Formats: sequence, structure tokens, C-alpha cells
Amino acid sequence: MDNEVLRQAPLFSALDDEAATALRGSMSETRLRRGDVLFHEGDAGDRLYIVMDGKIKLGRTSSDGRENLLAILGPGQMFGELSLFDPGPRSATVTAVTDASFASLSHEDLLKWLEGRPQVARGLLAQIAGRLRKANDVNADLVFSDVPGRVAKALLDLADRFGRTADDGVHVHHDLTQEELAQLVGASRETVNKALADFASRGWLRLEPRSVVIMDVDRLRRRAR
Amino acid sequence: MDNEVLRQAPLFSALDDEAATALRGSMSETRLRRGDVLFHEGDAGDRLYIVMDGKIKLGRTSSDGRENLLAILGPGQMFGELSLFDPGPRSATVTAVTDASFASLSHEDLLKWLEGRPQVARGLLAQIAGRLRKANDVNADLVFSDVPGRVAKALLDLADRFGRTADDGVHVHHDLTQEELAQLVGASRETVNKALADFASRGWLRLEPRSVVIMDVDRLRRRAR
DNA sequence: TGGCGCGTGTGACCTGCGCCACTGGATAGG
DNA sequence: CCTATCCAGTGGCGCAGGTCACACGCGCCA
Repeated sequence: MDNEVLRQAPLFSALDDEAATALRGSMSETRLRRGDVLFHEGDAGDRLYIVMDGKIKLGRTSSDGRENLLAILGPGQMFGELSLFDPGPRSATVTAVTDASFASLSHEDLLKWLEGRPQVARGLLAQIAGRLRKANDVNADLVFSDVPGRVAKALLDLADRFGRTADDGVHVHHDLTQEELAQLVGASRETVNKALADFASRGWLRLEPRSVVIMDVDRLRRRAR
Repeated sequence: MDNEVLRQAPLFSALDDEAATALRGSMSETRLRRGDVLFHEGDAGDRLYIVMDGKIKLGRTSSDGRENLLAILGPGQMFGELSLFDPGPRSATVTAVTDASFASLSHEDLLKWLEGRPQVARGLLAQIAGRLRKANDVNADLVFSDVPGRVAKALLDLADRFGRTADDGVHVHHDLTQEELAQLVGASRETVNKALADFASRGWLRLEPRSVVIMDVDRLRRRAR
């Protein structure tokens, strides 16, 4: 792992070389293969992770075994921040959606390193605050939007973060099965499939295994709100 | 406002008198009557508020005008913390559910006062982290629970925070109309009414205007999960 | 190379719940 | 005191979406 990769994380993008090197010193690296679980909801643990490569899903399981995804995270994004300030068991299960690697840092080391770097501390808080805002948005969507709307919104979000624009549209290699997509938007696999098929039949997008090509972003965006 | 009232807030309960007095110095007080709005979603503002007395609702309005409540807050609870770390327009509208009074504090004053009081700063972060956890829980409920389940859950939560136990049950003066309760759980007023009526007919609770008496907490709890 | 599992695509139900319509009681304002 | 408004209660209708059932293709391993 070198400083460059670390700087992918918005949080650390502005660090000078000295600071980045110091941080790296106390970080360790982990690798997972698709489907592997990093930790489970309920586990103890106080490490903060930063995705270096690959994608992970953050999910929770209901008492009757059904699953619901809180987020899909990719390179540069972090997770486990909750346990930094609100000690206690992990509130979600983290599973690799593709082969992935992470840098991680103990609560303690992070806080020590953060001392004297109030800018970064601020940034960290802003991230948490942003997450809270986003969680509230998701709530509103669950109440107000129908399933196709939520699917459209999810695709646009994934496109923002993982999409590559080509001349035939925005290629979004989300690496999710439709089942996972369904868990992400809080709907059944079948309904999500039908929504996707409908979008495709309108020419808004093209379906590919574990990915989509969005051909009419505007239409999709209008369907999302 | 005196130091005692301030100490109702868990965040400030452990302050010594000097610290509390210092804090009070930079706080100002506001009063509202039932139905009055403190600020709207989208407004500018960076004050942190603490409810001293009464109850408020934190809500957002969808593009087509429908409303959705994020939380009901009572004495000792605070809001507006988001704008502390994530500057930008207010993300929710705050309305008084009963006559209410608040202490408030500017972003700037708070941060200044917080310097040298890392314990309190930590506590503040823990509150935000807790809110995030809770928001995620609500998401899961919206996905997995039916309306009666969410109503039961909401009642139990309100009971925890505002209930008074008597020998005929737990009296919960929530001060919410059924319409508001419905917005809180993300359902229609009618459906919530029917759920409540059903609970009442089973003898789990008794309905009173803007309040309920829970007579069988256990049953209700079992219905909630 | 044949079978098996996994992801996807699609139709046929069934039902929870949103929306509408109306009633009756309570509260407030002229 | 009468009317207007708000809130609670209840029935009926329609539909979005969950569940079930099944079919197809593709990759993997024995």
C-alpha cells in the first residue's frame, strides 16, 4: 500500500507526505474474496476501515433471517466509524461484493493520530453527519417512492460512484446480483427485476450481468424523483 | 433558565457548576406555541438547540407536499447537531408539538466552549452516532415490519421516553394526533387508526385523546418485533 | 459431458395498505 | 349558542408489490 492509494479517500486527500506516512505506519491491511465476511453484526470491534480496492456491502439481518443492505462502498470510502464514538457491537455485517482489500486502523491509533490534525477530525465528523443525512433521505424514499423509483435512484447513485461514461452510455459495473440490488432498495428480487426490465424496454438502459449501461440518464432521473 | 434544567440533557448532566454557568452565558432561549415552526427544511442556520420543556417534531416534506417525521424530541434532547459538522441548509423542519422552550447556542460558541472539554465533545459525537444507528434501525423497520408493528414500536419508544407508570398501565401523553403518529411511522392516518383500534380491542391499550395507556406492554412488545 | 447450482426473466395469485367517503364528537371563534 | 374546523373512527375499492412457481442459460465440477 502506498500513499497514493490512501489519498483516494477524500478524507486523506489533502495530507502532506509526512502525515500520510505516519498514518500508514499504524494501519494494517486485509484482503477478502467475493462473498467473504469481514465482520458480523453483533461482533465486538473498534477498527475503522477504508476500502482500498473492490466493493463491499454493509447489511443487517432481520430476526427472521431476511437481509437489508444499508450501503455499497467502494475504494476510498470508509466504514466502522460508528464504533469510534459509540462503542458497542458492530451494527452491521460487512461482506465483500468483489474481491477487496482494506486498510484498517484501531480506534486508539486513529484518535492519537488525529490529535493535532483538527482539519482531518472535522472531515471525519462531516462524513458521519453526511451519512446521517443520507440515512434520513433513504427513509423518506422508503415512505414516498415506489419500487421502480427507488431502483432508479439506486442505479443513479451507483452510476455516480462507479460509472464510466462511454459513447453508448454510462457503464455501471455495480457487481451486485439483482437479489442484492433488491435488498438495497428494500424490495423483492422479482419486483426489482420487473422494474429493470421495464426500464430496459423503454430504452433507458441495457442490462448486463452484474452491471447496467444507462443510456438515458435524464429519463431515469425523472423517474427517480 | 437555571443550571438544573440544563442538566436534564444527558450531555450536560455531569458538568460542574462553573462549566454549566459558562455555557449558559452563551445560550439564548426561545419559546414556541403548539404548531409554531422554529425553522424550515432548507433554511440557513447553524444553531444547536436543546429542548428545555415541551415536545417538538422533526420532519421533512416530500416534493409533492406529504410529510414524514424523523423524530419526536422532548426535554433534554437536542437537535440541529448536523449543521455543526456538516454545514449547509437545515435538513428538516422543526415544529412544536406542544408549547415548548429551547436553549440554543451558535456553532461557534459551542465549539469554543467545547475546547478543553473533550469529555463533552465525545458525548456529543456519541449522540450523533446513536442517531445514525437509530436511523438505520428505522430503515430496517420500514422494510421488514408491517404498519401495526411499526405503530407498536413507536408507542413503546414514546412510552420509554414520555411514559409514566401507574397501576392501570403506562400512561403515554405523546401529544401527537393520529395523523402525526402516522407520519412518524410512515403510514396513512386511517391505517394507524385501525391498528390502534385493534390493539385496544385486544385489551393491550386504551386510547385517549393525544395519548394512550398501555395496559399490556409485553404483548405490545411481542407485536412490535 | 451430463448434472447441478446460481442468477435471471416472467406469469398467476393474494393481501396489506393507501385513498376515498362519510359519521360523530370535541373545540374554538364569531 | 350556532357554525366551522379539527380529530377520531370505520367501511369499501383498487392496486402495488410480495410470495409462489416455473423456465432458461451459463459456468463449474465430477
